[in-house]
Amino acid sequence: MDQGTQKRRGRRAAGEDTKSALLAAAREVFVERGFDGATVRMIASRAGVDAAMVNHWFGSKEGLFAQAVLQVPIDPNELVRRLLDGPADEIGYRIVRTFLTIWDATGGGQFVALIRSVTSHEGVAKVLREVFLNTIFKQITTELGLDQSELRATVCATQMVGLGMVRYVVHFEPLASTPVETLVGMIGPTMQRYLTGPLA
Amino acid sequence: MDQGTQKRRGRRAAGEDTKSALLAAAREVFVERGFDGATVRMIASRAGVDAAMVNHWFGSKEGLFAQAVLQVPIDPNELVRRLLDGPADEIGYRIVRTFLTIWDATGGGQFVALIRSVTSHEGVAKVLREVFLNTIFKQITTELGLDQSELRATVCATQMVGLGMVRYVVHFEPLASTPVETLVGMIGPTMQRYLTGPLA
DNA sequence: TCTAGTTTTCAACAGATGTTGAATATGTGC
DNA sequence: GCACATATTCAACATCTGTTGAAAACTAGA
Repeated sequence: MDQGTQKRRGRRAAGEDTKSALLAAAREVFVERGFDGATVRMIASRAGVDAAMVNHWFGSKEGLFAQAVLQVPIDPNELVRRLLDGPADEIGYRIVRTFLTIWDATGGGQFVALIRSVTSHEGVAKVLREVFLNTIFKQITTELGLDQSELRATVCATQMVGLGMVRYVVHFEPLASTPVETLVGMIGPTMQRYLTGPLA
Repeated sequence: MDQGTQKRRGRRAAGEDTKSALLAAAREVFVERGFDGATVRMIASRAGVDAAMVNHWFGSKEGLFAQAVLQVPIDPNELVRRLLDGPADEIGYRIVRTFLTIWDATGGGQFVALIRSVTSHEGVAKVLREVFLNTIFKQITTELGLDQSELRATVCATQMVGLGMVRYVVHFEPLASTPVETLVGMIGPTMQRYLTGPLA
């Protein structure tokens, strides 16, 4: 038999960072299957290591999920600053463009993982609420000095969450393949009205 | 010991329809936990019967899910007819009002169950696409004789799916508690523009 | 080279899961 | 009443889950 394919025990050469390999594999599998659907053995297998490595490096499946998916990859304040930078009557367009650009870069990765884990995982709904709503939209609505800022923020959330769902999770065509700028032209006015327009 | 609480074997009195009890319990549990999160034992326990009844009456967990959640409770054609009945320049408002009214009646039940099962269950994304998109929105857009009917249909889907997500799944306040007619006034114009307005 | 420390695999665990076959108790038709 | 059909529970199954303790293999320093 081919001994080369056998897994060898013991410490490896310093280069093969298995911790990073696990994080990368975990992001993939959590995106595909959600927290419950993903198994420690799947993740370890894809990373090419034993399942026990998850507990060794991250303590538990939970710890791996927290480090792989639950942390926000970009600074929310920096994001809000970027969104507010420009004419106020075009902020709706900038929001759609910015989110789609960020999400498209990873195929919707983190967003999909969160959605797919809403059931299983405790912190997911909280993270969605905190980051997506409180940290971003509520900050924008208050910064712009709008009335009914909470309601405006949540209505904005409906449109953006739905956009992410349809484009990345359920893949409704042709929207899933529509260019970003086309969607900006269609959905931008909606966001603009939700933010600065009359609500009735 | 109290013999009354003991479970008795054998055929029961004709009145206690355990099949219906299982269906009702299944809807509850599938809504709360999704397909994977729900266990046969949970459902059976809530229905007050043994877990083996699921396989006896529905063949498998899969079969129970299909009959409890995956089937559409209302006739899509009837729904489309109802939505098209009225002035064309108010159909966006009617769509929002109709969906919210139907969903609110069950606390978003079926919608939540589908969303919570998107990961686990094969047919869920297909059902969402078929019913929600092809059967309803595409039918409306073509019936109204609009250009780019597919794209309009999917954009409408983003808004309605997102509305359902925020109101019933992640419960963002204050939107989750906002009266239907307020939301109709806010989101109705969006749907109207997605359907009959200019897209650029 | 010897020793200490760390990384990794291995083997096993305890619990939960969907499913199945048999035993049992109840109805129903004669 | 008696025989048959069936609804129901029970017990067990094989499998999969996350986790753990220990053994093994490797690296690094003295």
